[in-house]
Amino acid sequence: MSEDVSIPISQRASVNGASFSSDFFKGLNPEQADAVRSTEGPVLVLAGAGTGKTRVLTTRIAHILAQGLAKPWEILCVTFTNKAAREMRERTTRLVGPSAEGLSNLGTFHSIAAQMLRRHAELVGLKSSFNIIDDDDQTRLLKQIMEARRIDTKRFPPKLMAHFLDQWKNKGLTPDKVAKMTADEGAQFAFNKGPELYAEYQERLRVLNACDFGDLLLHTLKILTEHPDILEHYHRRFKYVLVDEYQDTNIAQYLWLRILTNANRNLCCVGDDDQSIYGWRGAEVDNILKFERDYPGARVIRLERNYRSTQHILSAASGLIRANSARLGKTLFTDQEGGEKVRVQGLWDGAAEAQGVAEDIERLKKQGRAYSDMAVLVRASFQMRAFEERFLMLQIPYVVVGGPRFFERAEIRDAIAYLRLIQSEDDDLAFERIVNVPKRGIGDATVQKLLMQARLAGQSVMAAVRDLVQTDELPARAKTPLVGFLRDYDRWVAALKSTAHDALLDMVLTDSGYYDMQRADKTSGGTRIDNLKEMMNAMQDFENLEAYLEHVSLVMDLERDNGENSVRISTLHAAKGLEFPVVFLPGWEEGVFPSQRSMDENGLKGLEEERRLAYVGLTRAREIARVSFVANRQVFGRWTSQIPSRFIDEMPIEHVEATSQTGYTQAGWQSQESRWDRAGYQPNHTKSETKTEGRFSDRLSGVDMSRLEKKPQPHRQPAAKPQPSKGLSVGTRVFHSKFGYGHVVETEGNKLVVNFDISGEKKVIDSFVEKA
DNA sequence: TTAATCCAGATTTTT
DNA sequence: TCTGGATTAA
Repeated sequence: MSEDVSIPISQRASVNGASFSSDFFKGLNPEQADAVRSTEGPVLVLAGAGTGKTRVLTTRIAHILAQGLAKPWEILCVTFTNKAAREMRERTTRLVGPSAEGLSNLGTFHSIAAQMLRRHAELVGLKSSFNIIDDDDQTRLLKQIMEARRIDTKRFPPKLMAHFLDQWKNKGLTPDKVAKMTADEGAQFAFNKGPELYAEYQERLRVLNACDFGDLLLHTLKILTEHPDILEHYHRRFKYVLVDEYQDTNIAQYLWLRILTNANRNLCCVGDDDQSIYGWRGAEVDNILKFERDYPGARVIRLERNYRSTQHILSAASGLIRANSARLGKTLFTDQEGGEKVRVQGLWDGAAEAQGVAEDIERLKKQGRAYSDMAVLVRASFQMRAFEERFLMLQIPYVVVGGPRFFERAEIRDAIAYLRLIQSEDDDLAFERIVNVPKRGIGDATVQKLLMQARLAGQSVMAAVRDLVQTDELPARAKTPLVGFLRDYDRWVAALKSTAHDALLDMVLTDSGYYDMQRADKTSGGTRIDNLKEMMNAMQDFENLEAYLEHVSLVMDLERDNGENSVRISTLHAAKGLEFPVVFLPGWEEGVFPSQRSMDENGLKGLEEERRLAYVGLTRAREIARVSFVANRQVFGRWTSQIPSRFIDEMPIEHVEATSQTGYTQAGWQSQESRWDRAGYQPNHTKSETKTEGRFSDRLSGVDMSRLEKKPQPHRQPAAKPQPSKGLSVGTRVFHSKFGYGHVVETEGNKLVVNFDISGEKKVIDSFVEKA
């Protein structure tokens, strides 16, 4: 989110000097200053890409503090990600010094809601020690509920139900409200059992003393609605409310903000409708579009001066986004004249594309650019593979953003489940995860019996186990290991008081035989144990177990790979808020980007969101943006003909420089037309339109489409020119990727076998072998 | 309880 | 084409 120019030293010097507040305004343009200064009443700041959004927010906080308008804890400032929150805190600290530490209400929607909910948990039937479950637990819980009701989980996948559940929660709908929506697709789930399942799910969560992410908001919303005294308290407390990335709020978040800002309307929302790319996750662009209606008398301030990109890049992006209908409209401008035009290149296939990008990278590197100045941004993660392989071959260091995350690793989740169970005995989901990990001879059948018993008795599974062990209802084969498990468990709980929590985990893992199990497993190569050690290290930073668990459930972003000097390969979504001098945007083909599925499922709305994604991609670039597409692409192992994305045509030609090595085939064109037909869309350019003056597609390959022969061409790349893999001999260490460090174990012609130390995975790379 | 086999599904992802 | 989840057999 380093969206703007760094703060001049003169301002940093003005730390904690309330009387120097005017210094904050130095270097701000008039609109930015206006946005900072308008502290009375509701304000919407429409901040285009690269216009200094974060700077406005942080300066605004600094200004409020410096003017003595509020104490640090009287400012509510919400973001979406922990990263954004962290950055906001850091940058505010730079402006106002240590007093920024007191900003206790600066955080993500979820962390702030969790804070509030812990304080009033009993009002919604929870204990304040409640656990926060993730979507894996959510799905498993749903599955249990459905199986207990004898719903065919094959016909009605719990995953799908979980999806509906999320959608309802995003919209702030409670089970009773859903029950009335008979037309709703989710409500009709499994023969209209949607609402029932929802209700039972909520009830089960209450019994488990747990809640999911959506509940954090919904429960607080409920408390605020039903308890005017509490609401009153927060109204008095939050004198100023600031919201980052307002275009990404969903309805629940909207309602939550609404109620919190009702009486006190010093609300400042910052966002950009053109960068709303999370619609599929419940974000409502409408929230930002109707802000003025929601808050009558609101001021709308547009930030249109872009400090990031050159003229050509900005104009290409603006031209593109102009094709969208649902937008408030902004015209970005910059002082940075000229620069390189956006280059669009057509290539034969994915391998050629990766090769082209890699060559460009090496060329730019020779011209003195750092690898970390460059990024490859793709639509979907499967597109990353080709680049990884190529980069590996040429020894270009790279980092993949969004690989398997630390907390999603099985061993970490197991350890957390143990801790959760120790923290709260009611946590059946944690119990289920670890009763038989490592294997204790407690099989599925036994677990099912326990769950059933617990449900019948209306108690938690641990309680049920305690009871059952006293009786003779269980066969000795199941009973003995359970008794052993209980004994261990009780010892751990007792140890919780006397032992540091990281040492406790070590004890748990030793006693339970988890370490032994991992050591016995040769495939992991000891890295799992390293991960666990790493986790214990991290635990030391927390007061107690409870604090740590809160952290992991909400702040799952430990251990980010920080590729110091590496090219970044990332999805477009994950690149939001970042910027790079050089950006490569491969895979701009109809059906890939814009994604066919997105258009099929959401029609025009989906297409417009894809277009915003393209806009986000282009505007990440400071100096160089290079778009590419291919004529042939392998999708799910099948070769398909592609045609360039309509987005390519939508960039104004005068800001684009087109080159093509191969052009594209008539076959591709045709197959795309029929694809459009089937989906009921009108392509932006039809055959007759191809002749339109200045259209990119004309210049592209210099081929008259109508004269190309009809029969499909074989999708073979003319001649693969083998390149020697430079200096990659057996034993060479290859840098970090999402697979971790690795060593070359075998080279043979074009084939390269790499053994990755961290995952234990062996990967064969043969990017030069021709694919028929 | 574990290993072998079959089969649908295969964007984006934070909390 | 590849993969993980579920079913089936041993």
